[in-house]
Amino acid sequence: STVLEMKEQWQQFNELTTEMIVTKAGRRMFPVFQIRLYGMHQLEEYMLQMDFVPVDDKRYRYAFHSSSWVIAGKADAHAPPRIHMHPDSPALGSHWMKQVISFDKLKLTNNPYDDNGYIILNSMHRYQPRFHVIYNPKGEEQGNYQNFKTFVFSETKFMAVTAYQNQRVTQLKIASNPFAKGFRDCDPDDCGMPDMMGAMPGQGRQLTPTKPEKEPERS
Amino acid sequence: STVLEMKEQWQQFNELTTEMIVTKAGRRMFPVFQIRLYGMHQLEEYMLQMDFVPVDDKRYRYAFHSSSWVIAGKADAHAPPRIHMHPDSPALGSHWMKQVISFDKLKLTNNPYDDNGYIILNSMHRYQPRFHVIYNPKGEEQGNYQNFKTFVFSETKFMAVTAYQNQRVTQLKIASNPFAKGFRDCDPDDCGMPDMMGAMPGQGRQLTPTKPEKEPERS
DNA sequence: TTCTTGTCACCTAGGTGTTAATAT
DNA sequence: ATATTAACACCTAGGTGACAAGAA
Repeated sequence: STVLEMKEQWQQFNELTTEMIVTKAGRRMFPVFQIRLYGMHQLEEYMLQMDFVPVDDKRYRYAFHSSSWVIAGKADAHAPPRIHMHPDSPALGSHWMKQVISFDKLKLTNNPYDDNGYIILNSMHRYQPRFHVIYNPKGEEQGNYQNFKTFVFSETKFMAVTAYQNQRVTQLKIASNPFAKGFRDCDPDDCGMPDMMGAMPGQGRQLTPTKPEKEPERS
Repeated sequence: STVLEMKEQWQQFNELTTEMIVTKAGRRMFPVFQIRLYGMHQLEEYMLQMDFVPVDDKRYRYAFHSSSWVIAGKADAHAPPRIHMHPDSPALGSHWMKQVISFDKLKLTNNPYDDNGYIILNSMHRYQPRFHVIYNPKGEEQGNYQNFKTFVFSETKFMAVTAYQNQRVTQLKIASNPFAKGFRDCDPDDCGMPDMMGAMPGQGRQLTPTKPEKEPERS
């Protein structure tokens, strides 16, 4: 009764070992965790939550020479786990089922003293997002009993990092995240070709592998 | 148990006869209708709504020579009235009371065939916004009975227009709406001088409309 | 004349990876 | 060496009134 949206994209990242940036100020996930729900009771209320659990008890580092993640030791201590409540909660089954549910307000941080309610993760540790549906039957008043369902999508696990390690991950982020469009090399597929610029005689557009030099200028 | 936010700003506009732009695509109000609520039951659910009623049965036009609004005849037919539900609805009293409630998603349109759920108004007609609190007592199932309270703030009434008529209204909008900063004459008072900030004595100028509320924190 | 529409430059607000500097 | 931070250019997304053109 739950389907992960953008599953192919998650798989594409997961094949490379997905990396998610964590910052002091809080960073959104990309891809965003989005799901579709089915089979809820239209008129009953539900709360939707996410949390993140360590995949293992290890700390990692990225070996650039072999382009792979290697174990760097035992995991550091984890901050007390936090829960991200979907901001629409609580809402009726009819609400949750009428469109894709997006956790795009969720932010990841590496600041153990964060007071924004963001999810606190250790950099260089690997995490598995989990999704929880809490069903509050009508008639039962608060706290008597709750029906809890948890869904885990293995392809959404990721390495928390403060800066991208695997360049192929970086390139896939740039290619697929609209907010990173400024870093694209203008491949015909991804780049917003306005039109063919039909009547331009001399120089069409340069789709060239000329190095994307950023201004080395600094005055 | 309800206080209108930015009351002085509303009064300032109302003295000039407030004008609100209506467009086919939908236009937000400025000032935004914002209120603070008190005395709700923390654990009970409420829905918050707004609607707009004609102030009178007249159609107006603006007399530029006298800089005043004059009656231009009987009101045109009104589209079936619509209701704007605050997107947080339904929510607990504790939710509504913990911060200012802003109706900044509400949009006004003059398109009688609008299918976005926006509020449909006639240009050159005058309207009074109304605010409704609907209280659904627990234990009563849906539709049995509802407790309804309506609040009207006279200083929020306005003339719907497709283009501003009174230039003083235009200037007040430009001076106080951050999105119109591009049209400011850059008087030292109004313009966002990055430097001078420290040396400004008490002046109610800086009307910051949508204050980003910080949540009180748990852990 | 009077009113409405669509486009536009100019903003606010905030999400990207890059880079250089700084920790550890 | 390796990991983190803060500033930054470059985006997305969308809210302003001005203006010229169009409609009634």
